[in-house]
Amino acid sequence: MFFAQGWRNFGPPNCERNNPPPMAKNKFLTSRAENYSDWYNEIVKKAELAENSEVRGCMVIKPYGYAIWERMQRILDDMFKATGHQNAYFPLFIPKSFLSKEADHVEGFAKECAVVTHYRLKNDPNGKGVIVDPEAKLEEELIVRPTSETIIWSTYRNWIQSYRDLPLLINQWANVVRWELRTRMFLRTAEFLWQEGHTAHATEAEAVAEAEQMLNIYATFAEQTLAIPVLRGVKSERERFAGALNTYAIEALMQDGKALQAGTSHFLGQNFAKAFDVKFANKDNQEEYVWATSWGVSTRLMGALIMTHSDDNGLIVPPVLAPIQVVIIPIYRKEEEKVRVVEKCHEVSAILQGAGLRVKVDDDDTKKPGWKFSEWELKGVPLRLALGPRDLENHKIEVARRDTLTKEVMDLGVDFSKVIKGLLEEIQTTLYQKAQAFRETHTHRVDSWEEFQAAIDADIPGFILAHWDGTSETEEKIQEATKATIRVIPFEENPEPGTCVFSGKPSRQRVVFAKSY
RNA sequence: CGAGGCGUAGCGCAGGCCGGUUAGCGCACCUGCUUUGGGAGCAGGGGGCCGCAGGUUCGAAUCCUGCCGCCUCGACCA
Repeated sequence: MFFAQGWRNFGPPNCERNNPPPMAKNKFLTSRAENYSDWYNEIVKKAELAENSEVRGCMVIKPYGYAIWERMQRILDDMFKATGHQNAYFPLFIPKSFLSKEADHVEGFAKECAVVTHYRLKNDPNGKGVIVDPEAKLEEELIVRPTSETIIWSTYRNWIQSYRDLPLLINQWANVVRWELRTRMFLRTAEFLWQEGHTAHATEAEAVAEAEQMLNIYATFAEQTLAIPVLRGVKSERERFAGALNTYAIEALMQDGKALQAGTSHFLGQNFAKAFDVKFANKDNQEEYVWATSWGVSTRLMGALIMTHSDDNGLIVPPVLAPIQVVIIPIYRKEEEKVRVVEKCHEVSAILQGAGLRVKVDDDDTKKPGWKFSEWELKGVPLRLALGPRDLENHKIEVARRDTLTKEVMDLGVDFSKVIKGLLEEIQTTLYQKAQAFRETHTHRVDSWEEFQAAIDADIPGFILAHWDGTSETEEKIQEATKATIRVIPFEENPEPGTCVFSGKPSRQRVVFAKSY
């Protein structure tokens, strides 16, 4: 793996001190080349996104990490509202019997459910501490929701009588629990935060359109907000959501060449309507089962964010998403300098905020500028401004780009907020293009089993476009042989037929294989 | 759930084989002075049930037994 290091100067010289010293690679992180998963874990911790908690498999999301998640929530929520969805909240607990009403659904989740069996503790008669009171056993055990289809559809039964009640377009922001044996920060934790949309429709076509619409919203969000290029498509039967007729997904490629499912949208058919007896009277007063969708993205997107853009100096947050887009660092020696410099920093900040930017002046007196540079670099703030006594005199400010690690000196006399805004837009575009270029160079069309194996065994395996005979058996054999799975069957307007790389049987179109998270 | 590794200050570790004053080091923290344009320097200072429980011993961080927890790699997984 090759990764550029160190600050360079950018732009033409426009000031007498236009050659700030370049910086050596910071020494705070393991490099990606050295150990990719150490690098990932260290970013999570050192950028103060999250840390391991006292509870096995669960993490504490720290304020900076949560601020990023809140930005994701805000932007997605606006997109949901703009397409007619409303938020609601359903219980954390699901009666055990609900889960088993849809056969595929329960089979998919049974192995990772946390179960509440008692409702009371009491003092341990044999010593100190408390024990579960055996007298307080629940008549029916409660499952901590791994997803909410069952509780929601049992509720929808009461909400839907007529075609006039449809469509029902509900979303909830919630936590869910899936008892994972092996966890990784943000990518797979026992408890995680997400949103789950659950919609009910009068017709199949409408439900399918909803599932597709939401997939497109996720794709737009990933590409425009997170600057993560994604592939859209349908999941194979093996990868399909438990209880769905069809699962759509967006898949992103991480820097280590593994795929990450970044969002899913499911067409549930009438499976849950039948399981929970949700019917409506159509215009002809005939009873019909309701058609359903569900769709979700989770805090896993934080993992996608980290592994798409970040470098060996730390996190890189795209400007549209960044809770802090611009950090301003005052530089001074004496108290008298400090007053003037800090005042000017706040002045600059106010102008930028007036232009609609999210700005922080880091005037913490207990830390030195160099420390702050590294800190905000680790945290991935897109632009850093530094202002010292010399800049004050010259009416200049130093501007450093996190994505390219370049810096230059900008004149404060002009409409600099416009310049800053332009730079942020450029950073957003650059990040997307860089990720897209990476994906392109790590996407391989293969036509033989030998090529397939060679591609999947590469240091950075990437996406592999190959023909597949459409059977789960073949998919399973390919996975056994290579660890690669079908990430997505792309939407193709003109599918190109061929022969399966594994079985040699006829194939309708190429599908995307990859090793995945 | 399998295999390996690790639990000693907030974090990262040394010490352990070969038991013996007051358990050490780096970072972080506190105080003071000097510093401040890429994680500052010096001086002083605080902080430990050495994972838990039992055993051996005059004496255990160190040896023995059991337990618990964490990490890595597999298995599993929407």
